[in-house]
Amino acid sequence: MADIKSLKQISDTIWEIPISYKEGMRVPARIYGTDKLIQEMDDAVYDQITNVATLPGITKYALCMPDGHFGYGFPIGGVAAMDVENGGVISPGGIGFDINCGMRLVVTNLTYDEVKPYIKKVVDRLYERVPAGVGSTGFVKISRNEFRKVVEQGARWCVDNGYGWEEDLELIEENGCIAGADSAKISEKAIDRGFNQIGTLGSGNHYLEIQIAKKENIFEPELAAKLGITQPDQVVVMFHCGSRGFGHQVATDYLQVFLKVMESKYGIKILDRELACAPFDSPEGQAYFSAMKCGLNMSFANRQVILHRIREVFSEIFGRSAEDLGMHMVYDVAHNTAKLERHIVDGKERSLLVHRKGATRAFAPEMTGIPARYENIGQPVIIGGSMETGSYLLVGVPSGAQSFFSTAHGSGRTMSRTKARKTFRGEKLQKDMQARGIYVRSTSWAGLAEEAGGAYKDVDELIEAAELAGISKKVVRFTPIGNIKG
DNA sequence: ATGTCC
Repeated sequence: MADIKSLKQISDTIWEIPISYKEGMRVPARIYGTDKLIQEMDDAVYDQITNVATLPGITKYALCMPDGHFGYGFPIGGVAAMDVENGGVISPGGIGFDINCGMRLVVTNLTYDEVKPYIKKVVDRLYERVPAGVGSTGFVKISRNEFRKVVEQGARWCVDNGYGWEEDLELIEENGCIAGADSAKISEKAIDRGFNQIGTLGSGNHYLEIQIAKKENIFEPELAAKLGITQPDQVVVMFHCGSRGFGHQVATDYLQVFLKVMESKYGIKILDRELACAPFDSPEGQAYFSAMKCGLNMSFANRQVILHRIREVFSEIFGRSAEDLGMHMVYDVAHNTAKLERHIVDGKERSLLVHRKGATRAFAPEMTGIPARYENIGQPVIIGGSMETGSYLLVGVPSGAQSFFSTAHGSGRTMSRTKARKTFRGEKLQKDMQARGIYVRSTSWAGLAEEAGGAYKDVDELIEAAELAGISKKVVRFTPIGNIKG
């Protein structure tokens, strides 16, 4: 249990750790959450977020979102903006091993009544068509050389090769193709691990879920309609996955590079080896930034091919084309990434490399980088809850400037995977969930137990906390009816 | 998260 008394309370949902807490802190740390959420957080979050506050170039605050929990180096939920014109660093631990782990949301024009009789069929068919589990490989058979094009072109490659619609690209940041991704900056080993993994879900907390928007959970009907949620009990599909073994290898490769040069070449001393970093404006920092972009693109491509499969399955089962079923994308958003952005800090515009690790960008209305059709409503934010509870669609707000326009990314664990495996039984969980109207399939009973709702924070409370703090606004809450767990 | 330790 965290000692809440050591924190300075800024508001009902914002808590600060001053620079006097630990030697070397350059800025205070701020943690978001209600007092209940703060008390649930493990002490490791305090330690990790204050370590982050010592990194060169960190600007204003080291931030932790309300779903924060222990992670590699940075806490999951960590946000750190580095001033790249003043020695700011780039750190793989601030991005995550799963580069561009993220969420995608697609709507249908079907309602719960229409889908309910087929839910088992839909989930079983999706389970066959979207490979899940550790080491799974996909149906897209391409050479290693062609895969280099995928990591440089992202979702654009997919649409050009028949996986998806041109309009999908408008609903991904930078149109699903991050510029500056150079495959010369990645290892052969990374290519080997990734070239046969396009269109696969992965494992752990990765999943694909069929959900409904109950009438009472459409909080902002006008905003919801603009995002494609137009009727009560509308069925949507949400999924969560990343760059698989490819991104993992990129992160592993560059952590080693950074550990070699960090202190000897750049004189950077850190409190935790897991915070290995290099100046953004160094050959090593720039090489990793480019390699990381390959990871971003791999993940956009992965989710693009999965979307294609989802459309195929719905089309087969409901006997109409995906167009007729209205299967438009709402948005695709990364929650493990670092981006160069312009932010106003103390009245002055600065160029910052914003690390978001288990945190979602949440740009306010009118900001550059939002799809044109959402310009007036703000950037959509997709929050995946646990498979037993619910998920959210939010939008960014102007007061999000305080967190470099960042908010939460998911429920956030309260229980370790080990403890969850001991506490819950996968088989029983599946039966209990089915009795409550959620049909779930998984590649592993132990893996299913790890993802039990009881192992996660209360998603409703943390979304409320994010709204009270002024970092995002809730639009719709979705309820699960079917889930494929990786 | 991850060919869950080359």
